[in-house]
Amino acid sequence: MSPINAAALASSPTVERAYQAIRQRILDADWPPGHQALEQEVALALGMSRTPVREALMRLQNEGLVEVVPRHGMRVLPVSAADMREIYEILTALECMAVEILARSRPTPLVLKPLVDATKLMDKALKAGDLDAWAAADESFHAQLVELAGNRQLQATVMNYWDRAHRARMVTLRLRPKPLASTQEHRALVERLAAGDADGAARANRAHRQRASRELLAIFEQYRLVQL
Amino acid sequence: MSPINAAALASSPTVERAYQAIRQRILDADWPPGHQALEQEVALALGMSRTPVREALMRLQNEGLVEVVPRHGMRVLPVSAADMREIYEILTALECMAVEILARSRPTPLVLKPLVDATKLMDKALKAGDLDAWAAADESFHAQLVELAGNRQLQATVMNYWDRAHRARMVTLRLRPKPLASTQEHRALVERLAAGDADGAARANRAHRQRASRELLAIFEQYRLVQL
DNA sequence: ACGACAATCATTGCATGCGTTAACGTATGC
DNA sequence: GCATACGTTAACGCATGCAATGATTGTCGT
Repeated sequence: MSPINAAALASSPTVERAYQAIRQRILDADWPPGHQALEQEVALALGMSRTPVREALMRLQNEGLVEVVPRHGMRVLPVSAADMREIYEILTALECMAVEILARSRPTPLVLKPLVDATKLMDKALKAGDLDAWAAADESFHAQLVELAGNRQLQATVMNYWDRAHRARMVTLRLRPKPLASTQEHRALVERLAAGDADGAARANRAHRQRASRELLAIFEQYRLVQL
Repeated sequence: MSPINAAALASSPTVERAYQAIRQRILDADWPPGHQALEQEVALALGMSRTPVREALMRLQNEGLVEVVPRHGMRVLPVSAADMREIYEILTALECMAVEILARSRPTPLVLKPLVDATKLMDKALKAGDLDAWAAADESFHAQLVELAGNRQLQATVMNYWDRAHRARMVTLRLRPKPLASTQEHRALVERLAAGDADGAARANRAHRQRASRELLAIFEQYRLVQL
């Protein structure tokens, strides 16, 4: 994180700091699934009172990252294979819709450039064997995709579910064969988008998502990754 | 509301009472779009302190019903034509996915019975000229649909967006021609579901949603329903 | 020895308190 | 007469306080 952001974060409202701090710990698996902590403990750890912690936890509960059980504080929610299936179904549906909308808007190459760039980055990361960079570029590609569709609420919802899946993706990242197909599939998708072919683009994305989903769920079951 | 529920509500946690009370006022347009109230005023009106009101407002803000502006309290969000377009795009995508999942599960007639019943109710309400009953039956149909798909998270998200669209639907209910097509379209959808025809069912639902969406947006523009 | 019951104590839900700060009104200068 | 600057006010963000409640542990009875 850049110093500017760090400074901005330090001076932002306490609730925001609480939210970001807890979220970060969860996404980085610093607090692994199943981790429990009382409101008071969290407040102490973050150097603030219980009030902003409570508000942040409510938000995180809404977003599906934690569960708040009355006398046992917060508990970081595990992501089960069943959850992942549900999440991927939702992401497939929403992303395909985004792709269709984008294709119908007849995007110029300039508009699609971020997608092309992200794909190139994925390629480069893969060749360098940097899986983290690959994952980041992949996330960037999909984030750009939903942003370009122009539906803010759809974007927000996709981001939310993407967050929920993040940890599971990170776990499986090194357990699966190199994601060679993804880059090619992204290219095919961008090509359909450039052609303004809404149906073709939606099909391409759906195929991409379904393959990724199948692979991930297979790994989950193979490794018995029933997270807690 | 039944006396039992009313009693249960009265004794439920204060935050829950706040949430339900405010939400109800908004959905019933008791507090119309644009309505503003300070935290203190709301707390006074509901006979509680600011704390639970704040928590309820946070939740309602997440759900897209209100906006909380620091020195101006809460403000009931208007639903613009643009918002409705976004919401309907999301609902179309998610419901089509639900329909596909349901169709692929090869549902028995018994499983589909709630859908058939809801359709019959719509028919009856329409013949009786009871538009409110028709709307309720329609909502029930779509609620059953996503529930039967078995994806809880998808269900929750759909419900949330359905809530956001509720007020707009109620406004347009009496401004539009009688919703004759809907019942027939529902029947066609159920028929495809019973046949286990995932593609056909998805197409049927997509057509249904797109027609409904077009009609509603047309009315919005015709009556210049730029809500506040 | 095991189960039920009671007492204790920690945790939470909500109320209240307080300092900060943004909005509004007024006054002054141009 | 208008704009700008300053003072006043009150709403909010967060901290703290307090009573209710349920989990836990220990004891007693069987």
